[in-house]
Amino acid sequence: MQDDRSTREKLVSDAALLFRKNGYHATGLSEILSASGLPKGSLYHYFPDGKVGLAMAAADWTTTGLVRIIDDAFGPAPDYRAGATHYCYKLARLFDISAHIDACPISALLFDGPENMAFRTHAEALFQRLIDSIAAHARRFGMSDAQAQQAAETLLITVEGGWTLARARRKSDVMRSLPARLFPSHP
Amino acid sequence: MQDDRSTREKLVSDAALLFRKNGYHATGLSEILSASGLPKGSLYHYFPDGKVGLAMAAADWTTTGLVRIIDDAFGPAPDYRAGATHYCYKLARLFDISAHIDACPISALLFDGPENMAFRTHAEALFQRLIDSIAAHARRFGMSDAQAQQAAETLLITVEGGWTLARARRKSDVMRSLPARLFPSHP
DNA sequence: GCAGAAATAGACCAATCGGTCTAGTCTTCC
DNA sequence: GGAAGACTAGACCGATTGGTCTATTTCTGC
Repeated sequence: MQDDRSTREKLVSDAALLFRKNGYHATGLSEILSASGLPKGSLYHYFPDGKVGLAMAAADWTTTGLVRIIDDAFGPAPDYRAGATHYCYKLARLFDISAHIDACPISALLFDGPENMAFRTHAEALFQRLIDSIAAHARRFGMSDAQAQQAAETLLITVEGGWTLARARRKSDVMRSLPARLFPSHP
Repeated sequence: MQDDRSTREKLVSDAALLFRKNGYHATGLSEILSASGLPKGSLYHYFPDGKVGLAMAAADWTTTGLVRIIDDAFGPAPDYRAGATHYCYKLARLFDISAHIDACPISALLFDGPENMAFRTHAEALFQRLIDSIAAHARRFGMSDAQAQQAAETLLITVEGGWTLARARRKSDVMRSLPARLFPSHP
């Protein structure tokens, strides 16, 4: 336990990275275990539900990180547009340091088999958490509830689609082009 | 061979559906084989590269279908905006009849391990095929090359992100809300 | 009708999967 | 110091994976 992070936390963060890189089904327990240097006993001690429980925790952990990025982007911004722009640029940087291979953090979890309804409902809740976070900032900048909800959904949709295209092209340019698409300067 | 579709075609379309529903890694060869009622020998006769080759062909097949949907949507439309709106509505209907479980047809393929570079470059080409199809219609409606490319990318990004959110919510409403996001009526 | 290719059929394989279970170690509190 | 729980360690399991290989059947052209 000389690692500064607790055993459980290390397991979650290492698993989250692997799930993002390879997807849920393509990531074996052995891969997670060897990456974290922990035995299988520890995994099933902290996560009696096994791989499914670990994936849930990993998705939560990732979402919490995304909420922090949202807050960092919108917090110091002078208006909503600037905040959204900062958010896109921060994601572009995140995409670059992940070597252009990682999936959108949440959808990597969502793309599991449809039989696992717990996954689906959990993914829905996580997406809503992101939308709510963005919408709170939008309201802070004077938008009505309906406007804020609409704007937050649009931003999430755009970021999600942009990430997919960026991943296909293995280039973060797309992410940086999103603000211009979200806020077209009318002639 | 009493099936009207050829053996190879049946293999491809059945596999494409399963890949979309469960993802690449979660779909076993046995599942594809039992769904199509064919023996393993036939699969490896038509696709010596095995699962990878079959997935490539399935992605091609799906992309061809998407291009036809694009042409059907934009063909009879009076302008670009109407064509894009038709496209979103057609996708919403497609989403509904797939019981809200299928992934975006292409990204289901893209989300494979990063080690398989052939997958990544192929997915990139397929996305570009869709963008080019949309851009051709945009030019037909009077846009310049640069404008058309920009508009086509924006539509693809939005549709891709919208599909993801729709899938998380298991509701096609999001898809039908996309035109309003793409073409905001300025006050 | 016959030869040769195309296609079908499925037994079989090593490797890996997620998961269980028992033994042992470490920590903590009385 | 000794009992009790928390945690680590990894051997082991049945099931399933993608893939190979050999027969056998079906189709095709002469």
